[in-house]
Amino acid sequence: MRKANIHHVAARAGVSTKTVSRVVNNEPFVRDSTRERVLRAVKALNYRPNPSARRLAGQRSFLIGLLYDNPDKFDNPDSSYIVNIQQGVLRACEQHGYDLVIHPCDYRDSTLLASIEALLDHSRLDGLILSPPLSDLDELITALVDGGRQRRAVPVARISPGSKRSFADAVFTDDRGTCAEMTLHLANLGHERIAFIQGHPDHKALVKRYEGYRDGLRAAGLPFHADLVKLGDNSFQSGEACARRLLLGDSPPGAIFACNDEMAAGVIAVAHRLGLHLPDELSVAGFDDAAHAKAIYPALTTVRQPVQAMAECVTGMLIDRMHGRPPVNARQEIPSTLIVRESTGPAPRRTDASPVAVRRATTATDR
Amino acid sequence: MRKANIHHVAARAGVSTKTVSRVVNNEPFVRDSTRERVLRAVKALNYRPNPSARRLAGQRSFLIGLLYDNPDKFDNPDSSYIVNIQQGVLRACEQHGYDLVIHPCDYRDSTLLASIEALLDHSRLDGLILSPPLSDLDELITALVDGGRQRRAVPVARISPGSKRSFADAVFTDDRGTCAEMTLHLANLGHERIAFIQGHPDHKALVKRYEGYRDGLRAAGLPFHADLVKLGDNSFQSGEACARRLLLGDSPPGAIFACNDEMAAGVIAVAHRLGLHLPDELSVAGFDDAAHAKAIYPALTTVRQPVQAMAECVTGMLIDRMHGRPPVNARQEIPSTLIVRESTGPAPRRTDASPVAVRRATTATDR
DNA sequence: ATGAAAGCGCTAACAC
DNA sequence: GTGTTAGCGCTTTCAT
Repeated sequence: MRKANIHHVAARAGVSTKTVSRVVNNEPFVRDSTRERVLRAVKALNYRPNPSARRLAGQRSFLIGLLYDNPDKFDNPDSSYIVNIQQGVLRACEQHGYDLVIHPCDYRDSTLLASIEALLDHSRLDGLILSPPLSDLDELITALVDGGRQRRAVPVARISPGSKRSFADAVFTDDRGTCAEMTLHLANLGHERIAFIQGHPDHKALVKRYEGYRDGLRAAGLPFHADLVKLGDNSFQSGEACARRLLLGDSPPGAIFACNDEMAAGVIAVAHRLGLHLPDELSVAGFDDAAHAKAIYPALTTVRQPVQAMAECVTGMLIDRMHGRPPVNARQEIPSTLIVRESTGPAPRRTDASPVAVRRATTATDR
Repeated sequence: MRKANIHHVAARAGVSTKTVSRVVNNEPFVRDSTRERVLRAVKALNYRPNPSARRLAGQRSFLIGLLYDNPDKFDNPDSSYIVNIQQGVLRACEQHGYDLVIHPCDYRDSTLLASIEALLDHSRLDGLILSPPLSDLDELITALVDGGRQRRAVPVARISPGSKRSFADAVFTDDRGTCAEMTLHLANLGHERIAFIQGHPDHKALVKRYEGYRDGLRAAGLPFHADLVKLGDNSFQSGEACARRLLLGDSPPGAIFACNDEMAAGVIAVAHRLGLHLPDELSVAGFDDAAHAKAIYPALTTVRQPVQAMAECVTGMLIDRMHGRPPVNARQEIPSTLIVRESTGPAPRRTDASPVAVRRATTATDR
């Protein structure tokens, strides 16, 4: 007994194959009683339409593409982020009967659009999901949703783009507000000199985080000092470099807020090398709740984004859009939460000499 | 101008569509001159066969499935491993004109085989790649390669299975030998009490690592002490728990070798809490060179497996097998390398009182 | 070594 | 509402 096809179902239900097709694709204009009869036959024969056949015959492929920047680049180390996005997208795909095509690529490659068009061409994707920093490539997105040359337009949905301009549907978290919250958390612990480590400017969401830091300072009534802000590139190494410049400077900060966990880990490593005790002598905060946030010492205070939920949500939006049902809200926001662990604590009581400076004089282990 | 199909190519080359098909699929019995003429037409028209059409018409799907244990489980935290495997498999797929279907699943789920068969049924995969711990599920693999009920057999290839029995092709690294090497590294630093933290027994490769530890002790002429071996479950938390039992015991070790980086990170966190200075008072080693190995302090001495290369290799083997070319060697071994960083160092000179014991008496920060 | 015809399983367009 | 016909782009089988 071979696998059932549409003809077997049609025969068993006593209808034409076209009617089976209508039922399977949820098309209107089928009498309810007929629909039920067909569905019974589908269930009885355990019928599942052949994806290749429907791709070949129809205009739709039931395929969604997930694009992300190559996760094995040195400044792109948080593979748990990608994996969580995959998990969320897969879950939504499964629910809606879609299959997934993953496509790691290089967002800085000049042939990026061409390589995506080749993929579109080859796999005939029905829709595309862009994760950061690809979700910020406005010209790319415009090219895709407009359709170029002999290619038809593709529906696109974005995860965490930095701008809310209306190129395509998007799911967000409030990077800015949450960073203000984190800054306030540090201020409430008594910190007055709170430093910030910025991320790579290509990641527009990270710019939002910097804005949130400034909001937080303002809300806490704390002055902004430009020398307390350093620019990293998201990598651990850049976190280390920024930390050294901050901690070995003239008046080191009592708290450092790095805009991702990787750089925060770099800060912590440097603090250890300088012999600083955390959080007594220095508070450190990150953002992302990356896999290693709990695995470093002291466990990192950070922000957890509901990445899987965001991915599932954006996939649902994309599928709705593909089905001609524009989402009620093209900008879905999902809240993040502050996770306070061990790396942040009360500011040290003021003493004559800064403990950092004292310690620094006696320490030579830093390279 | 629409996309070229096989008829356009046939017309331009002045041959039948069947001949184009022969050329595109590298079938024999085509005169060289004809083949060249067809290839020229293919190139001129930028022809790429429609995957859905060839799946529908032929027996092959040009699709490979990659199975792995759900990466969001608490004791399965190393998503960089999965992502690297994906990258390697994707590269090989691209080279050979295959597409990839990723399938995270639960290796302990009783419906695992059924869910894989559903996938096989739906996507008509030509072959399957199993990553650990799925690569150790011998009954599952036997069921797949034998083919059950109305399903035909599927070629399977395994990444890092614990046993080299001949269920299916496999790619390995020398877990045992490399762990012996690491143990010797510690012994050569002067350590005599070297503890080992075992992993979850479902991961058979981790059992090999334990055997390597014992080999290493033997090679170094060091006695084996059962109380220096603790059983973890691969998670950071279990690493912490084992570390506490080891370090708070009667005669604590001078070095701890955890069989993965996650548990090693747990050991390091506990050491920090106990106020131990690493590596002066305790050496810690891990295995995997996970993403965070460089991001913790002190940077972790560990073992780097060439995960991407292994994934690429195993995919090549699988494709060869699918094409009826059994690999020359069904068990490919790829070497791993010891990465010595900062977490291991010379054993402390013997003193009357163990520094650990001294420090422990004055430390109350451990919870 | 090459080609003609049939058909994979489905949907599109149109008829009824 | 439902069925008929044609065809998506390829591979198969079998002829020559």
